[in-house]
Amino acid sequence: MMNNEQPLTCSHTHSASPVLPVVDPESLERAARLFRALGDGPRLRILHLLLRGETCVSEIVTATADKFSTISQRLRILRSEGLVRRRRDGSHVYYALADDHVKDLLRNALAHARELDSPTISQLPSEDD
Amino acid sequence: MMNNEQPLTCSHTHSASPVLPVVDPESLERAARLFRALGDGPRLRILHLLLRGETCVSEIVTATADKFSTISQRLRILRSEGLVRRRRDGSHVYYALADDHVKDLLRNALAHARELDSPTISQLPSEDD
DNA sequence: TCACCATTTCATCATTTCATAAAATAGCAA
DNA sequence: TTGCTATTTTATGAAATGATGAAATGGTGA
Repeated sequence: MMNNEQPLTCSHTHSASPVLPVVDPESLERAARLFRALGDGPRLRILHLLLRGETCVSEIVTATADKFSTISQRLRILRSEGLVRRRRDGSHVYYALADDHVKDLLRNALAHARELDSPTISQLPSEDD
Repeated sequence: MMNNEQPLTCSHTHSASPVLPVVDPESLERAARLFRALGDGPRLRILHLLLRGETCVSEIVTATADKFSTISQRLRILRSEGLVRRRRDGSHVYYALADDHVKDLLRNALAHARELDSPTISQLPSEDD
C-alpha cells in the first residue's frame, strides 16, 4: 500500500520545462465542447445524414425512427456548437451542415474510423504501444 | 396540448430519399468514441502538453497539478482511443501523441476554436443562422 | 378567430462520465 | 527478501448527459 497521491517526489531529470505552448483555457474548452458535440453516435448520424444536403426535421425523424423531441434536442446541441445552421421555410425547419469545414471534419473522422480499427477499452494494446 | 410524438403526418414533398450514403454503425460509433475522448478540457490539455513531445506521467502530474490517479485515468481513455502511445523506461512511463494525424487534428481543432467564437448553449444564434 | 401541423422547450428519470481515495502492481536497488 | 518510487486499477459518489412525455410556441389556412 502506498501513502497514495500527491506528495510527488519524482526526482529524475526532466527537461527543464520550456514554457508550455500557451493556449488560453477558453480555446481549450471551446475545442472540447465542439468535440463533445461530435462525440455521440446518434448526433454523428444526423450530421452524416446532412452530408446529403439540407434536410427538414420531419425527414430526420422518419429517417432515424426517433422521437421528435429527441431529434430536436440533438439538433439543438449541434447548433449550439455551430455545427449546423437552420432555416425556416413556412411551417418546416431545415437543417444543414454549417460549412465546408464541418463537412471535411466529418468525412475525415468517418474515413479514419473506418480504416483505423480503434481498440475498445477492454482490448487495450498489451504494453507500450 | 398535442397528442405528441410519433404518428408523423408530415406530407410535404421530400426529395425521394436516394439511399443514405451508408456508413456502417460500427464506424459511426468508433468515430463518436474518438471525438468523445477528445471532448474534455482536461484531456485536451494533456494532449496539448504532449505536443511538446514525449512526457512522463510525473511531469504531467506536476504540470497540471492534478492527482496521479486522475491523470492516469485520463491517459487510459486517450490511449483506449489510440490517441497516445506509451513507452516504459525503467520505472517511468512516457506518453506521446500516437502519430502525426493526431497532431494535425489537435492543431486544427485548437486553431479553429481560437478563431471561431463558438456560442455557448445559452447564447444561441437568434433565429435561422 | 379556431384548428391543425411542425417544432421546440421543459421537467424528469436513467445512464454515463469524472475525479478521487484506497489498494494493487511494477521496476529498481540495497 | 524488504523498501521505496512510479504508475495503474478498482470502487464509489457526485455531476453531466441523453431520451422522452407533456406542454408550449410558431406557422398556415379556413
